[in-house]
Amino acid sequence: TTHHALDALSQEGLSEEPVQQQEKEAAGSGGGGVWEMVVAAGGRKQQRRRKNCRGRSRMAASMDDDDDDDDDETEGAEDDENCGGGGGGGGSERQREHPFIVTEPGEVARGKKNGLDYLFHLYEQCREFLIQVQNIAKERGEKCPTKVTNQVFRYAKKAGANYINKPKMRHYVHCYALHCLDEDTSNALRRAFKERGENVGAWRQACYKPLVAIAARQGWDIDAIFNAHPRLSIWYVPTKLRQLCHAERSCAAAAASTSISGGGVDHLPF
Amino acid sequence: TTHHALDALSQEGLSEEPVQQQEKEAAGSGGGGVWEMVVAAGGRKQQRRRKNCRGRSRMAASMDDDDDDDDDETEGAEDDENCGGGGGGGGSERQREHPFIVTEPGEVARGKKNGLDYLFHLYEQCREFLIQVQNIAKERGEKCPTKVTNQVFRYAKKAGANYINKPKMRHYVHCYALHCLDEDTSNALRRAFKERGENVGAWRQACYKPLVAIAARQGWDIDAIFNAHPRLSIWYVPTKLRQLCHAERSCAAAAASTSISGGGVDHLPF
DNA sequence: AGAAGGACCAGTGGTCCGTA
DNA sequence: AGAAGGACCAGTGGTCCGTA
Repeated sequence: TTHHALDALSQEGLSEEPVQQQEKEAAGSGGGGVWEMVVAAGGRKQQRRRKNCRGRSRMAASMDDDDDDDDDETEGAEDDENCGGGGGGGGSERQREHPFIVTEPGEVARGKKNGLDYLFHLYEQCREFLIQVQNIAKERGEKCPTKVTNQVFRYAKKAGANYINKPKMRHYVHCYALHCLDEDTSNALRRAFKERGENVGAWRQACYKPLVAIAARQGWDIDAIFNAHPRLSIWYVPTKLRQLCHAERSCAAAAASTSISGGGVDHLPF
Repeated sequence: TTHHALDALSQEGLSEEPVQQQEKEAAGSGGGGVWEMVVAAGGRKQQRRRKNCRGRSRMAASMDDDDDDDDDETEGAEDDENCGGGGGGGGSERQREHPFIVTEPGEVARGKKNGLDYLFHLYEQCREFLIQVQNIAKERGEKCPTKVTNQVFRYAKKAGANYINKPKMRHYVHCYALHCLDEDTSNALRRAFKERGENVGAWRQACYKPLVAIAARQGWDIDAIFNAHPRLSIWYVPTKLRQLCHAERSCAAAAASTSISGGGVDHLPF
């Protein structure tokens, strides 16, 4: 299970679609997120990682050097739209990941978009990077992180997963949390928001409410809820989710004590 | 159990000895370190906290304001040797805690010294401050520290425990760890070093070896050992202790694999 | 407009080294 | 000399806001 360092790196692509991900579908990819299966089940459209305009594409990998694990495969792959397209001079075209759109479970985003299965897949990848960082730390007798820290993001970047970054991952943590804690609700929400044609921001906002409801059922301890889930425990509880839980708890407590309200968990003031 | 915020603060002193500590011996002081009992059992010599030359003596307390818990007792107490002794101008005489000396269990240091029971007592106090910080954080729905962090040290200072500071506490953590994990060995070491007339630094150094031996017996996982102990789990594993465990493990593993050495755990290269 | 992410910032863990 | 602790520093968690 040390094959992930280069998960993010690539074989040659062939689809004309700039679908973002891939996961060395060969060579039994341990963790196996929903995403790969979906994609594997769907068309053979994958390949090609980031469009490494800056010549640095894949390289180094492995956090603080050494520990190269396995692979040393495919090189090359400088082709991609966006790359070398513009003027001369260095070719740093400022590549960004395609924006997310609300997709239903199993749906692969079309056009220059990424779907939500892919989003969740990124969380699984981060987990794999964390595990590697932990293994290296243990080997060296160093402090061993229990969460996805800056160190892990740095490691991911070094390993070539340039499409992983801290602001993005933190931004959608609670969406991933809902996916982990109540996949049915998460899926239903995705379908509903897709149908309504809502944008990602709206969907993201909507993920808070069912999470707060889950917290309500479990004594409001959102930290405990995160920590009790093996894939979620490695993520910091987002500030806003914590605040919402706290606010709603106070509200529910007040309602209960005055017995003015009947519902309890149903009137988020947001 | 919210009576600790002012543990460190004082009643009027009366001993001519500048013994440093005290612990509102009345009003059942929860945790109850070895130290208080010892002192309570011994002479009624205590009182007087820090010689607050800077007028700030006791005040504020309670981390980010509010939450004043109990007490509001005794004020005053500016008397103390060292204070106002020197020239005019502000009276900031630069007070430091008296240095530690190696004492046996139950022994109170004489002269301008502090004993080791007092040292360990400081760790118990930090734990109490942490618990208060945690309670406040939970109440407010904020992130809740699991370790003695900067925030806790800041809180302790605000609560009047100026004699607690991070460098000191970090410096002796492993000594406290030995005290927690194997009090008999810890006590024996103290007696031996006192008898030999060793200074605190020598004793401190000597605390590493038995800890490494404990780690050896328990699979070398010093983090797990700390975390398994309720009073120790709130302290970060000191870097040097971690390194020693790692080095000795490697060494033991090498010895075992070549079967050249007989001992195994007994040849720390330090 | 909606969204991705470089880059900043306050406060952290860690401990050195000027101080007494 | 041995020791206490102010204060510094590299790297953290957190997220804003200039960018595309």
